[in-house]
Amino acid sequence: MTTRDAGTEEATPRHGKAQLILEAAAELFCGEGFAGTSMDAVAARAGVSKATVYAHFATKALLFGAVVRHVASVYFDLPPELSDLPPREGLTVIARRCMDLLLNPRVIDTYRMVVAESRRLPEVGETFFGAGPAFGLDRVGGYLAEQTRRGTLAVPDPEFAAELFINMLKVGPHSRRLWGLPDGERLPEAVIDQAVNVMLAAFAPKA
Amino acid sequence: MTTRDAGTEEATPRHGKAQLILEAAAELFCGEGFAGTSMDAVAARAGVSKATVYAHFATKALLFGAVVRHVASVYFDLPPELSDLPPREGLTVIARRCMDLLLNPRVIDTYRMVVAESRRLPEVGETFFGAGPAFGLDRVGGYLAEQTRRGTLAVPDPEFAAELFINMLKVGPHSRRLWGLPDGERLPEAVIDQAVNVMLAAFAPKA
DNA sequence: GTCTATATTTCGATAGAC
DNA sequence: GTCTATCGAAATATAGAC
Repeated sequence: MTTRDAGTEEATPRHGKAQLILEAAAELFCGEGFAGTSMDAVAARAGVSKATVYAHFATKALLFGAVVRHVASVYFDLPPELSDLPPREGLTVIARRCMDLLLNPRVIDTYRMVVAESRRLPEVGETFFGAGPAFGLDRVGGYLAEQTRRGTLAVPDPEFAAELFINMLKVGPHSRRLWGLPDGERLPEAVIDQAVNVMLAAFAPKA
Repeated sequence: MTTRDAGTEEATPRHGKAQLILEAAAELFCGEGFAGTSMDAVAARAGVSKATVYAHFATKALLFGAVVRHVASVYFDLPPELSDLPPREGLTVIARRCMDLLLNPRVIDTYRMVVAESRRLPEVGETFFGAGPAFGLDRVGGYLAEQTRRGTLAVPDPEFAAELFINMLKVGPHSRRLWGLPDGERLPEAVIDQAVNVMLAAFAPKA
């Protein structure tokens, strides 16, 4: 490995062969990591020649940077407006949506890759986190803050509590898949119930 | 990449050059991952020739397997006996010990590597998890079960609650370092307090 | 822009002297 | 066991025709 620059220029809309290359690279980088992915493999999967890959992305590192921005923008769409749902229902809706993400094999692969490459390219973690998880965390924190305002919850630090809530959802099924272990007997819905119950017990408004 | 066998034979005590090679490989594999680490680099860091590396470890995959078993055995030593500590104190002691681990740069590097390589080598996750985290989780679960027996806590599923507790500790500083983000303003000790408080609120014995 | 063909480097692994 | 030297494959990147 020599120069490692993930490229910081903004994401440009791609088309044609460039789009094919980007998607092929996303699958390979997310699955095999940076060092584990060759430009030959990218070209083969995209169905183009290697020279064409280099015509669109000058170096492997620049292609990698484009992939990170691309995948970060794909998965984390917005949850619907749910300020009017009471705590148990609202948290459960949020948790189900997050659990879907956490158990999505493609998301897990991406998570693996980003965590691994963040060491050498901190901007990878920054880019992905800012474009994905941070956005979701903000929404969850907003819900907790709104419920606190309404008196249906008492959350002193909504931002922190949001992260706490999401981390509780990683117990069990998500962690097992992340570590490559076989699925345990604990079901995702049971994890959701537990996490919601803990949140309600910890942040119930004082009677 | 062709054959990938991490080697499953038991860990043998190493000595002399073999030990040097193993430690050099651990630093490189944990930092750069499997594909990102070359046997030339291992040899150079260990201060031996590449042929000597191969004299002790027949293939790169076998060396990698030995590294995983090695690092897993190093970090997770036992917490002291603490059944007699009341919940708040006991959980705080546990949390401090875990936080030390979670913020250890070497542990973070190892965590990154294991998560990344678990996709292609599930036994990597299994080996490391079984030799490290699983052991610690068992101890935490045992403490929660004991407190439940004594009536100072009411934890219906200690094993699950233990995982939940540890996951809460990953909020903030640990996550930020894992993603390569700069340290935030939240201090580890504040995270510990929050997590302990949530546990006490969620699993307080019914009065 | 896209291709085929290739230059150049680096990788995992080995041969053979000591 | 340890070294120097090297092989063959695969990697990144480029040259040049179309």
